[in-house]
Amino acid sequence: MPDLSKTAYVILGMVRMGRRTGYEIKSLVDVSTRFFWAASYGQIYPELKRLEEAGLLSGEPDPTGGRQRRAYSLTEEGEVALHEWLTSGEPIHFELRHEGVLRLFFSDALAADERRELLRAIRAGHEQVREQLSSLHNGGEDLEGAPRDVLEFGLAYQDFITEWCERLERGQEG
Amino acid sequence: MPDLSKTAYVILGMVRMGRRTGYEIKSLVDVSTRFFWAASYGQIYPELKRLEEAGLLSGEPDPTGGRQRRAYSLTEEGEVALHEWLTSGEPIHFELRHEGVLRLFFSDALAADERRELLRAIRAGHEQVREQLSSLHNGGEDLEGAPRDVLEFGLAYQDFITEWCERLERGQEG
DNA sequence: GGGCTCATGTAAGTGGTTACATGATTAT
DNA sequence: ATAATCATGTAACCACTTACATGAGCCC
Repeated sequence: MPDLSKTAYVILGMVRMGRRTGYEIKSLVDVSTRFFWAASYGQIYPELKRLEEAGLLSGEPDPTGGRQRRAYSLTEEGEVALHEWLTSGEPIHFELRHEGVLRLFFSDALAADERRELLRAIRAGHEQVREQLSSLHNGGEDLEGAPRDVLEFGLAYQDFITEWCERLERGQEG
Repeated sequence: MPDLSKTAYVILGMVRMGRRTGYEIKSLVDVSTRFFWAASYGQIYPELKRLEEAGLLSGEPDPTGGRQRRAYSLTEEGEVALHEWLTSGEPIHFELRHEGVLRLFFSDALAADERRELLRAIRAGHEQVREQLSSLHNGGEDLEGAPRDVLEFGLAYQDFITEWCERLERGQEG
């Protein structure tokens, strides 16, 4: 069981929920994990190949009409690898990369109105993401279990930063 | 004014606060912006060279005894470039990469006790970062202005996630 | 016919980390 | 003396994005 990239686990996790093509995985990622773990075709397709070679996925041709397509399902070993990762005691990696907070850190170089405008722009960014998440929430009435919890975390997270911006904006008034 | 990397702006911002060597910049980053924008020597030294060539920084030899050292200060153009970035209307990039939330997203594959343990592990990670930030807060009594605001955001941020974990842990009891 | 979506893939480039190499200075 | 810190740098590698290439099927 060699170390897999986190993106490999995203794929295993998505395939576990049902037989999937690379295209489907990408579409799913884009409306779910994207907000805390993104993936592009450039990662997904090569990774699917590697995971099949490693025996964690089994792929079969699954054409629709004359259109080529390959669908993958989890093997027993894939299931085990996913479960091991989910329960692994390894340090859990998390990072925030936030250009807005970075700008703010250096914002003593700004005039008061410029700084307020910066805060407003940061807030606007998070409000926009909030809207995107919110539309997923309404679109998927059937959403249940962990994915629902995580989506709700996403909403609360955007709100937290939004409110923090508002508080600082208020503190700058006058 | 060609597009600079965000890390270039970190450097400009750090140099703006006073003449700096690459080593000092790295040390400063490690106790301040690291939590929302990190930088390694492998980025800093080459970037310092490029910024000097581009005329945004001016570097001068500044040996301590027989030990070579090069100190940089902001040029007028550097000041302008930094200010332009701070006030730029360009979309502000922010991303969260969180393996814990990712695991949680797939945690319907886990037993209840495994899921609780996962939440505990995520929480522990954020509590640890909170401690690190907190020690910076106490160490730097003189901390003022934007850097203080940002540090306090960092603390509140860790607390927010910690509390969210606690809430989910409670929701899983019994 | 034209444009959208489904579908798979690759090449080039970006941005970043890690590990290493080197050596002077300072503190114990 | 020796360990830690100050100080600069590079090479190899890694993860990931972007842009491109290709083509089928579906809807108007």
